[in-house]
Amino acid sequence: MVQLRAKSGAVERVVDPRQRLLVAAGREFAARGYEAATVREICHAAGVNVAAVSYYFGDKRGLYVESVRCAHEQRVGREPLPEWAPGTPAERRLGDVVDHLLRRTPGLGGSSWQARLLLRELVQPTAACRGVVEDHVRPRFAALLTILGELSAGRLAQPELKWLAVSIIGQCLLHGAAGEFIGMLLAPEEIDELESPGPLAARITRQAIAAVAAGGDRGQRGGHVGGQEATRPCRT
Amino acid sequence: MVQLRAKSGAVERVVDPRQRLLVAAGREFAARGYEAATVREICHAAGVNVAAVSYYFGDKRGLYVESVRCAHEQRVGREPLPEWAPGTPAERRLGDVVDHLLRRTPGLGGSSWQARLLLRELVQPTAACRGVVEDHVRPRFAALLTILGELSAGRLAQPELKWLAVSIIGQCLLHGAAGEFIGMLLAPEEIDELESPGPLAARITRQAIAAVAAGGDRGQRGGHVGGQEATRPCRT
DNA sequence: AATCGAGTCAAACACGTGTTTGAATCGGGC
DNA sequence: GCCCGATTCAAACACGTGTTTGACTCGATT
Repeated sequence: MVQLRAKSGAVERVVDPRQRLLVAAGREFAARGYEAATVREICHAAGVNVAAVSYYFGDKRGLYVESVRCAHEQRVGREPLPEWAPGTPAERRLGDVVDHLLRRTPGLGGSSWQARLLLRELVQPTAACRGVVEDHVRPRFAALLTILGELSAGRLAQPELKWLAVSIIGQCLLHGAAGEFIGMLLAPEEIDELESPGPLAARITRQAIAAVAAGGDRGQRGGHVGGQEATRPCRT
Repeated sequence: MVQLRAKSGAVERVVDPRQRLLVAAGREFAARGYEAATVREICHAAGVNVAAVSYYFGDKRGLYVESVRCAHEQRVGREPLPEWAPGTPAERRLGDVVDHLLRRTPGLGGSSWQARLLLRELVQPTAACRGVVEDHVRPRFAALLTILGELSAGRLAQPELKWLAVSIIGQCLLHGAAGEFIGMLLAPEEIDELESPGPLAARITRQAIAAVAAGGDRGQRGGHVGGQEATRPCRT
């Protein structure tokens, strides 16, 4: 936590070793995963001695935990949720939140190591990050829920709303996380068009709005879906 | 540990050591990831000697590759895509494909190690699995694309359709993969309701249909979304 | 100038890893 | 009955890992 100390107090050009370690560790952990990343490589990248990790963070896991926290704060914690003038339409606010999620949380476009790091935690949550996720994801979830509630104007029940919110967050995460995977399904020239943040946010928002709008009549067309459950039992 | 091996081809009831290794490896790799999983632990779980992995698969990576392929085939490859009588409505077929995807691909509900394993590959694709994904995911993607094309009846352009297909596949994967994560956002009693395959498939299908239905008028409400791009530049 | 203490460093430690080895085991074919 | 290839096994190997050690540097303090 004692950053920018620069023992002599005079130059402090590059940032202190602790910070460099944090960044290098984030990159390495994101790229290779916790187990595969080696303390030696991290320290080499950070330009510090291996003993520094023990000195500053106790051990490798401590470095990891701190680097995850750092990545998350750097990514989503810095900029708070957008605030709107009273009377801003819910559609607009929804679009803003999606855009916010898409740009901050998963780190689309640029190969953001912060995104990768958090994504790993998503697939296999660590006890350490759980609190971080709780602190930063849930507020977005709550905001989304409020907006969707307004948007639906009572047409959708609470479970439907929650599911929709999960779906939105999930899609934002997906495109940030599995971009490499999605890219395998698309032609190279399509990737740029479909995966850039702007259009992506627009599509996700549009889809959510459509879902809310069509939500009222689920009794009519919802029936036929999943009707095969009885005829084709799931074999494990 | 050596139970009912019957290597001579006479009985061979339990399955050969190769198969047991494959299963144990899948479980272990899924649970801990490639690097963290140890050959010793895998072999112990499979009830075989550590030398067996070298004997049957060459090395750890060979075992991994084969276990991924095995998991995928076991999960999605075994049962082909459903076939429909001519004239089956597109909505119905969409629902079937989603249901198929949801039940086979990610392994919802039961904690399926196959799902976990494939999910890891999704976040960080390995060269080895790329072919497997190509073999098994793309057909589903193509089927989805066809159905959505029919459903939209020309109202949606090809990129929109592809994006929608990606969105559907992504959501199926998400709920299988990040169930643990999603569970952190929901109350325990909500998880059962929102995450069981049947309702989930219904919701995803419904949402897709709504998106197709609302797809025509994107000129009207699509404009406002992402309009903030200029006012709030993305800071990396 | 002498002292102090935070920070750095190369070297070494203990340990767990993937992999190999060579002997032992087993059933079937001559 | 005896050998043969296929398979299994415990033991060991070589190596890379995270971590610790203890001497060393160097500005700040007195």
